[in-house]
Amino acid sequence: MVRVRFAPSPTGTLHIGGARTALFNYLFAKHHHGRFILRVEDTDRARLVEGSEQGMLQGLKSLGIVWDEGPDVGGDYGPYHQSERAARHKEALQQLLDTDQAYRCYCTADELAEERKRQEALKEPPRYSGRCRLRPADDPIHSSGLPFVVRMKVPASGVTVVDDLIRGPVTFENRILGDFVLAKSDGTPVYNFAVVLDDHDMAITHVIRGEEHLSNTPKQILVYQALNLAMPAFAHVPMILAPDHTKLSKRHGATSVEEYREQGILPEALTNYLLLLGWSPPEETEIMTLEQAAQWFDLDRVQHTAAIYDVKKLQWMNSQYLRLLPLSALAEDLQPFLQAQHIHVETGPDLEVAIGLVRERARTLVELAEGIAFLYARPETFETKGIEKHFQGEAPDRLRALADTLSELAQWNHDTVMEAYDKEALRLQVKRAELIHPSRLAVTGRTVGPGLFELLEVLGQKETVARLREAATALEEGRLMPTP
RNA sequence: GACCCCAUGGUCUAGAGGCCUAGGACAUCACCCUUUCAAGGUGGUAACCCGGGUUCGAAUCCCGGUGGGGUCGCCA
Repeated sequence: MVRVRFAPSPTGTLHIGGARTALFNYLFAKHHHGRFILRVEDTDRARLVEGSEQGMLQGLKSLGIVWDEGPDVGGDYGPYHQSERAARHKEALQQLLDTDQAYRCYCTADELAEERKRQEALKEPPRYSGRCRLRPADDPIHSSGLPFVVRMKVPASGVTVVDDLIRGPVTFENRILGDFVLAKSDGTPVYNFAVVLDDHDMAITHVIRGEEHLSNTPKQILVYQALNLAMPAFAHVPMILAPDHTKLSKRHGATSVEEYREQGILPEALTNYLLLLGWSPPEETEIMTLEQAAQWFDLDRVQHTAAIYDVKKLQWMNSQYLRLLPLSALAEDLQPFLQAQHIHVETGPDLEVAIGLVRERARTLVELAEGIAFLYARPETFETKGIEKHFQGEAPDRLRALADTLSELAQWNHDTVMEAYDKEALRLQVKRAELIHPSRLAVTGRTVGPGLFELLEVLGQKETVARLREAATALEEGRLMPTP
């Protein structure tokens, strides 16, 4: 049975790179009818961030990723916090010490820093010299009470091969690895050590993670071998890079799942977009559900090259989902954005009807909220270039005439309103467009938006007439506020 | 710097020796539609990093170069 895991460190927010890695793991498990496990790697107390774990779990859930075992749902291979597995780590550490495959190192941070500086000056690869490796068992320092770390005795010769499922065999020479640290001076294990025990004890069959871990893998393999543990298969997926081809960071704008949500990107769209970064389906379909993706997903279609994320395509993807999703779902997703923009929908048209009116024109939930705002509050300002273009000459009179005609209408819908405009245009001997544009500006304050007749149908007769008259009056009295 | 990975349009990618006159998507440009803006439709610009091999034949295989990325922590 396939068992894979995603093992985030709760030191910040869920990045899109991590989200994508989690997604690939999840899909791989689903495709092979296996299990997807979530483990929290919280061994480094100093870097823990309050609330980070909950945020990451929530982020994953929002993307539609569900785990079969994890810190919140439990499972047969717990605990699922790395920090709670300390006893097992200690035991394995002692085993390596006892079998003389690891040793205590008393070098201080300052000494190591100096050593590194010297090596860099000599243009040598920075690596631990192995000074403490030679200490005899009866060296008095062992009983001195001095703090020490535990280092791996890495073989001075030979090679370690990572048999990567995506890239094939990758060979590393052991001598360049250096005697890496297994446990810190406070006794807690370091990532490269703990991850081996945890993956093994949780019966992980496939370790699928970011490419940045490829160089760590030979170290982990050495630990597996020293402990005589069965190894999982490894697969390193390409990274996601920023548009300037460098590692994703805060200066590149939104990089976390949470930020994208705040920008009005639907989680379904983000998931779908992330899916297409580094993987492609066997068919030329881009919009797909997670279920469909799970059917198609496998490692052999994962790209070898790092992908650069493109906000434009993400937004396009989002616009697709804005049209695809049921109005009721969008209405719910929109709530926080309505609040943020102080839009109160209780008194105006039905929210779902309103969304239906403008959804095709919006790329994000922010734009969607902006697009329907006029339905729930009268415009306070009017686009400057619209005033110049559509509010000149006889505009006030025409708006008033229109208001009068419309107020007489017995039936209020797209067709009856359109007929009224046609009749009015004929009477005034002008093109229909010459009435449409000033009307839109008067009613919405904007020159762009949905078709006028569908818009007015939703706005309603009473409100339409009132707004037309109000604009006419404001125009006549010269107290029209232009948009800054 | 050492080691490792990678290399198809601006971006995401298809392509597993002849199906390639290199396909799709986003972006971009033009036109059509039109009541504005979108959407939609049609068409266009745009790529196999370079150099050597192997082969009758290479985007696809091999080698070298170049370029980009990653790793070298008592972080994960």
